Amino acid sequence: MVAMKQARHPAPDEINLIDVMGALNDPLRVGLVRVLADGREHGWGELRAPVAKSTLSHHLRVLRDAGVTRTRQEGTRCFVELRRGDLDARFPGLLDAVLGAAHRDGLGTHVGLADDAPTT
Amino acid sequence: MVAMKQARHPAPDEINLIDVMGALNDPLRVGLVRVLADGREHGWGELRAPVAKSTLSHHLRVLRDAGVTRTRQEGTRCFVELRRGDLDARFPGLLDAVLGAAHRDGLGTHVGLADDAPTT
DNA sequence: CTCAATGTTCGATGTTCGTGAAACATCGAA
DNA sequence: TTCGATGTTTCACGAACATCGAACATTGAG
Repeated sequence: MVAMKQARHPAPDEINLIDVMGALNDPLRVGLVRVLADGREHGWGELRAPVAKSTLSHHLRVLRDAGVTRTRQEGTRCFVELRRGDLDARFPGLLDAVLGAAHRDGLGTHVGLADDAPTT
Repeated sequence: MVAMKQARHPAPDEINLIDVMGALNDPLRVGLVRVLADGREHGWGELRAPVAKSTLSHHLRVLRDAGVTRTRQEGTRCFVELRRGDLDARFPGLLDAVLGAAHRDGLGTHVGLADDAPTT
């Protein structure tokens, strides 16, 4: 389905540290965050990761539930984006620290976008 | 024992993000980090947490293995301190973000120091 | 040497997590 | 309505984790 039973997005002030740490405690999810770090919204189907789609769905849900990402549903497909504003407001510097470290360590490089991803 | 079989402290450049995120993905460990955030060295026995000592030992090991803390052994007792410098060097802003968020959310408040902790 | 103190390690137990296959639900098109 | 596309949920499983009590190892004191 594209409709989720309980696609809860925590309110900005409901985002808690432990959940975020838990969400980022996985190379694949850090990779997803890196991909989304361009600030743009990306189609679910554009995301490329070496796991089954059910697993990808699971990871995206963890990120969503933790308040790291926001998922919007449009018709039969979904678009994901990083909640950078909310995260920066609640944990100033955290996201930058994570992205910086991930970049320097080449963490989550196995996650990417489809070739036909909107580059513009 | 007070002597550990393999008390490995990762070198500054061996500290990796996932391990640190994993180490901080637990209220009790965040609490320990908060207590150690004063920059001073604290005696193992001064640490107060609502868990069995074997559990506390386990958590301190996770923090140590991740490179978050450093444990020094002196005679029959141990002293723990936060590796703030190494962490700040490797993940600028991360520790501050975590400490700030933990403080604002009252996270890890069930961890503390003994009453006779060296306040000076 | 013998003891007490101090942490660590070792099972054991129950929980959470990452994973994939398969079934399912929803939407848009034919 | 019937189909195909798109994600989600369920189920099952092994691995990792948090927790505790008990046994253990090391050190310093008597």
